[in-house]
Amino acid sequence: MITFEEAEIRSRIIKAMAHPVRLMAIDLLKEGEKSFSSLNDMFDLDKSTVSKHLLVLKEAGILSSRKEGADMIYRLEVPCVTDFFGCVTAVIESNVKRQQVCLCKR
Amino acid sequence: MITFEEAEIRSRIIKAMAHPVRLMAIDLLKEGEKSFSSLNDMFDLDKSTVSKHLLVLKEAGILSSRKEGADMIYRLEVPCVTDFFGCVTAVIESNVKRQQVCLCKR
DNA sequence: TCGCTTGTTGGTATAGTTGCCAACAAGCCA
DNA sequence: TGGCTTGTTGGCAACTATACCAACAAGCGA
Repeated sequence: MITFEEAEIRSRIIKAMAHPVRLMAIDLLKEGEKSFSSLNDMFDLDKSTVSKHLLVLKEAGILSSRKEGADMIYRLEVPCVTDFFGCVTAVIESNVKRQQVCLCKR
Repeated sequence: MITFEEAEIRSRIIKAMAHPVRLMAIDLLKEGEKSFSSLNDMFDLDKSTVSKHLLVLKEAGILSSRKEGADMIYRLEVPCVTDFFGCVTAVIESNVKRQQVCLCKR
């Protein structure tokens, strides 16, 4: 059984992933490094918003970044986070099976 | 590459796990079913607060519950979510290795 | 049936998140 | 150096999440 302190640390890392834009950024970076501008182009959002999302992932230790000329290059530091998604898919499938598609509405 | 809609559905499930109390509840339930009151006893929180956290997990499809006499029994529906934690631990260890312990403060 | 136990729901105050705009900082190149 | 490109930071408004208390609903047993 885990302590509340451990649970708190874990929850911060999970929370960092708990946003569609950040999940997509992780998904895009799983193939390899990408520049900020190429990531930014994938979203119909202000660049400051994208920058802040990437910062959240960086502070969680999931991404790293480095300057290269005028560009900022982002990199997935812990690729196993994409294994997460297999299980999330299992949850979604389990929901569909039980007709409990509550997460699809809203 | 995943769509924004897919990322949104995934993020709702991940968000459901992104709270220390809910992580602890999942951890407690991975050994088997538990009653509401035994879960509630683990937290120094109002029972209504605990009830609402369990509801969040239920709505995500991660837990289920059933009435048994006067008790409410909670059950982990998708045990693979605990595999999540292995990767989260990997992120934490990677952070420590890189002295990037930013998540431990705050 | 009446009261007791058990858990959920409603209401509300506070705290945290998200997104935009504007302003700034750091490189690059003419 | 001056201007251009690129990304980050600060400030603000709208929205969401969390926790408490109070009230309610559903079973159980005397």
